Amino acid sequence: MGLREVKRERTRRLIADKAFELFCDHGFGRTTVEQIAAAAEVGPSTLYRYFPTKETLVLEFVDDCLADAVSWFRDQPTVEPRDGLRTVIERVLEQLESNPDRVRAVFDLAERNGSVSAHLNELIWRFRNDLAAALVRRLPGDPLHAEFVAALSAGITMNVIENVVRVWVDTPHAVNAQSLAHQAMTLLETGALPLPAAQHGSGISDNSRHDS
Amino acid sequence: MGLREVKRERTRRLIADKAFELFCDHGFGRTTVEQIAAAAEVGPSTLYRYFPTKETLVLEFVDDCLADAVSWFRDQPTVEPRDGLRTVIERVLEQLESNPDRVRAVFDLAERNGSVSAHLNELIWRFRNDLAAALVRRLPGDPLHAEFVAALSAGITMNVIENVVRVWVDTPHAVNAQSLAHQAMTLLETGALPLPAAQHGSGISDNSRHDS
DNA sequence: CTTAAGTTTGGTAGTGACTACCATATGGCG
DNA sequence: CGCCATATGGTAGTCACTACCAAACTTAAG
Repeated sequence: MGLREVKRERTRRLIADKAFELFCDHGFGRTTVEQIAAAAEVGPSTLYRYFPTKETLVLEFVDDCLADAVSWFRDQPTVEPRDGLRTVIERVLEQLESNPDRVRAVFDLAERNGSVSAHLNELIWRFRNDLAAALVRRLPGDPLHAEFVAALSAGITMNVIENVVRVWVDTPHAVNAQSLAHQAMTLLETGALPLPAAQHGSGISDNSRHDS
Repeated sequence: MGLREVKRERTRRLIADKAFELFCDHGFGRTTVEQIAAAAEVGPSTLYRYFPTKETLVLEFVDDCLADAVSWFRDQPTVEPRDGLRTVIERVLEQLESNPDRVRAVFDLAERNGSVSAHLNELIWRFRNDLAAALVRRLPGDPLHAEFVAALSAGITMNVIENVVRVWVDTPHAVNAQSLAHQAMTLLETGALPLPAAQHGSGISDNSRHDS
């Protein structure tokens, strides 16, 4: 029962790799799915069975990296949220760093093409949701409030990842992503970031109660 | 020199309104641009001169709200970053609250359609960049570091807006967005959010162990 | 008023992503 | 070898979007 799945995975990889190659050579907009299918020696129908849209051909790698880290977090219900979120960041960056050229190419393609950029942003948003859903389960107190807190925390976490990666891909080879992430987390911890400040004395009561 | 621009703005509004109406009635995917053009009594070519893609028909209102707030921030170089970012949040929410049905419909359409969701996320990302670019100018020190800090701050700010709005649109009428935003900012200020924590003693900075 | 220049408009033809569908081929198993 | 499930390739069609052109309209000048 394994030969079929092996073959499936093989053709899947083949299509994705050929597509990526063509995108890098001629650009995303100037490459048609017919050309990709021809390069992978499959029919266009087959291609669409593996990848629902042209954009997923570009984003598969990033998608996998994020999926891996978030599913890890989901399977670790005992770890402290702060440590878990840090590890999520580290795991994502570690995997991305294992294939710098690919990551750079992805962000390059996203920068030049609005649709790719849009789908990349939506991908990040989806994992922010997944991360929030996994996080909310280990937050005590009012579920509605916990959901809000989890969404904010997950958003900030993904925000760190995103900005670290963007700086990392724009820098030739000088910095490593992990230390950038460490720097970002330190900025968060020490309050060195100019965050939007709540205006005290505005008459709005603070009904957020958190037990320590 | 004014009659032309008046007419332009009129037809622009007409197209956008008719489109939105059709989207709400029959869904985004089930509405063709030809139908929209026919409803607005213009040719398809004319429609495309005003709106580059179908998605922009949906997102115009949100785009305007964000553009207004960010351009306000850009034109206030003297205000403190913390206060400025808070005001950005307040201004965006204020404008969105002025048209709750429209906002609710936009997020509803985004939830049901991947492409709309993707373009919404990209729109938010673009304004996060704009906000960061406006913010970096008033941050002292190393420009590279300031850029990083600004990107993180802008990201967190947009993150607050996004999550507040998502909670707000999902809640019938009980909460108001401003107090939710206030709550979020208080959470940020008091450190009540479980943020990813930099691991001390990992060899990057120092060796002091930090338990729990 | 009239003419000229610039702008807005509608229409046509085409490209290409994506879908629905069907006939065929291929692998897994008795 | 036959039986079933799945994988594949091809066809026809829809629809977003583009490039282009000719007609209508707006504005300004003679």
